[in-house]
Amino acid sequence: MAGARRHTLRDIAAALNLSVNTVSRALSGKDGIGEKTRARVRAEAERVGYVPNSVARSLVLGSAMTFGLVITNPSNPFYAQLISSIELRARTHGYSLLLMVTDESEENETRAVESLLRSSVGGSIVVPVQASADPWRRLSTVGVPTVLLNRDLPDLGYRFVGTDNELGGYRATEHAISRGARSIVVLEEDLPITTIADRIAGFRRAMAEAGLSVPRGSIMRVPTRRHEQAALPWQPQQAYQVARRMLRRARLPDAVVVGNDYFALGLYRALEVRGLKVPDDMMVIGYGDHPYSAFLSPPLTTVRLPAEEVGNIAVDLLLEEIAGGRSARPLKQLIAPTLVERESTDRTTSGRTSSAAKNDSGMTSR
Amino acid sequence: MAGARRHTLRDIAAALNLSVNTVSRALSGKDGIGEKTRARVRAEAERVGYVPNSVARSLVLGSAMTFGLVITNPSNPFYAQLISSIELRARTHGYSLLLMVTDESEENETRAVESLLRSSVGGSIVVPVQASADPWRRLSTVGVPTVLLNRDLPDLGYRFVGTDNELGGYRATEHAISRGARSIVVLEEDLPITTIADRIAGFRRAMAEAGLSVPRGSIMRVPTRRHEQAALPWQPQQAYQVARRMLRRARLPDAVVVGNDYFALGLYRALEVRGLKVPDDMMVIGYGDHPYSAFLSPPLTTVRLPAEEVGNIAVDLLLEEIAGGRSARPLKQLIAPTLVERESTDRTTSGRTSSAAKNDSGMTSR
DNA sequence: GTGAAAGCGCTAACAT
DNA sequence: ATGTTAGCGCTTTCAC
Repeated sequence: MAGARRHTLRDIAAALNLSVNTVSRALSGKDGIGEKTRARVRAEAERVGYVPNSVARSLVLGSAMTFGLVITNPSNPFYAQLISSIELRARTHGYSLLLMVTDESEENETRAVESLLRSSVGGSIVVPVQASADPWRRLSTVGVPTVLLNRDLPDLGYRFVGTDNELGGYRATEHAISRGARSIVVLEEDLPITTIADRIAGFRRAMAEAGLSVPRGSIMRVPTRRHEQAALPWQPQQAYQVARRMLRRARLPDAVVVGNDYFALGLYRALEVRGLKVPDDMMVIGYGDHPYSAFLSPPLTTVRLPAEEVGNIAVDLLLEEIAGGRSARPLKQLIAPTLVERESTDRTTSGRTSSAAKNDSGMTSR
Repeated sequence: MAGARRHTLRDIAAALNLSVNTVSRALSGKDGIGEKTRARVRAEAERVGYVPNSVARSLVLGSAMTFGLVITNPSNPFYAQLISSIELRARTHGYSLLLMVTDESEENETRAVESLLRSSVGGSIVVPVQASADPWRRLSTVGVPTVLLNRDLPDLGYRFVGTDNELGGYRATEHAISRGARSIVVLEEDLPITTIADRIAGFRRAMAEAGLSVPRGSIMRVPTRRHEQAALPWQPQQAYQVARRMLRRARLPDAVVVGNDYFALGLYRALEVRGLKVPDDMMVIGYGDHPYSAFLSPPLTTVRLPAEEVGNIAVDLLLEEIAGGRSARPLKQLIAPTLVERESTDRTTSGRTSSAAKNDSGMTSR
């Protein structure tokens, strides 16, 4: 790799017999510059292939045109979509993305904050592990604008945008009830985060409103190992184990509301092994609308998450925070997810598979 | 957000009656510093919560402790895993990650290069769109060490690491043949990239070695829209359409080798609608080993990709390139994928579903 | 072992 | 409309 020294403002200034300052202002579109000089400068910059040094710029300005994006796990398709939409919108506004992965580890969060501070990011968008708010306090102390994504830490008073998981849990449950379910079980991951707690709260609200009881054992937990560099967010196999245990009960539920579509896979398998049919013997409602879910047998009713919208709003909130103006928009935003009805809760067409799936996502070395 | 000005070397120097220089060297572990002074400096730095300004450092050094990672689509689970492993290994070596998404667009590539140059990244890891090598030439011109990931551009002479897709296609096909298939069809995306071409080459080699013919129409293409900000990498629905067309043929193949597990979904659906059984009427071999695939009915035989290994090697290659030493390791590395045999190619147990799935990945607002 | 000075490439303030 | 000066925070000579 050759080392052709990069051109600087000084080079252009020298070539044109101008001062560095003039060149700088000509290029950055400031006024108080003759149109002819501006044209000359632009031409010369173009000619030599001038690339502004944003490191130098950042040093002067005290902050970089960079956003830190801190995510727990990019292999969670919801976060993958968030990364895409945030990257695009940030780029549109001239910002680059510094990506950090925490893998649900608080220690990694602390390191991430260090890194954000060192790099003088212009702002950060963070999915906190929610083990503690502490790692993130430094950001406000030092004045780094920060938006929390998908998991709030109310103590911090930061702006926040996420999915309305309480509503998601509610809608999933309400739908099952509307389809005739009376006894419903929840299958959730065993992780102390608000997204899960919210979904369960929504479940309880729906049950209460329908006058249905929630006996002990209605909330089943699938074990998770935190702090584990897991390429994959959820283990259907673990859900399978828990589901098998549930299916040994004397009285089986009419429906199971699962915390993510992956768990639905494990449940499907457990039901199949027991010779039980979805939805006739048991309805299944997923969460997340994984692209595969429309193609399962039977296609899975699930809750679709507003990934793109959440991502866009996160960037917008951050930009507003940076601009400093009190925004019209509320500081905390919950975006409603939508229920996607498919055959796993449809007892009328039971037995037949149909439904034309529209969405999708996957994995190949492409 | 308060604006407590960050402490600098100068602050520490002043507090201790030392020169900036001394403080710098004390903190950066250089020698030629008294052990007592070093201790004093460290203590003071600790006390005031000193965070080094890496922007200033980068300006002096001419390059940042940052790697650019350019990816076509983070929602492709293979790339999501790559992001995770690369981020971790880069971080281990003190590097941050600047993430850029190209969405298969050459225009975005050009912008990405601009951005990499502006930020003075220490190196970059790139999945090229493969529309042209041009955007990437500038990196070598300016001396930015670059490693190509998963898709090579041989003209550039850059280091490269990726999956051995020729071998993947070969193994998938060979497996189908070993299970009795004579007439095999390939279902691939319609994108002019080497990964796909390589898989098809592997398919042809396996067929040739077995003395089987590859008549016209054996390679079926699923249309793709490039340059489209697709949150999801593949459309099973598109594959479904193409598969339906294929199933109208007079003579059906014994097996279909698909380019990614998502297409297998569409194919499964098409077969189901036609009343055909997998594997008895037709075998299906996927590619990518998506976590869902073990849980399909029947579980999908597929090719597992060495994502973590590829990611780690990419970083290692880049570090070697930066170090400048001629490495022991070859400059171009192809990692072999492995075949995962499941029931979609197993005619002996046909009808029954079993197999304990182990892996996984998914989507929920967690 | 420590300090003084210069400079990385840029922007901002203040001339002219 | 353009030039001059200073300085962002750090590392690197080169003195002492």
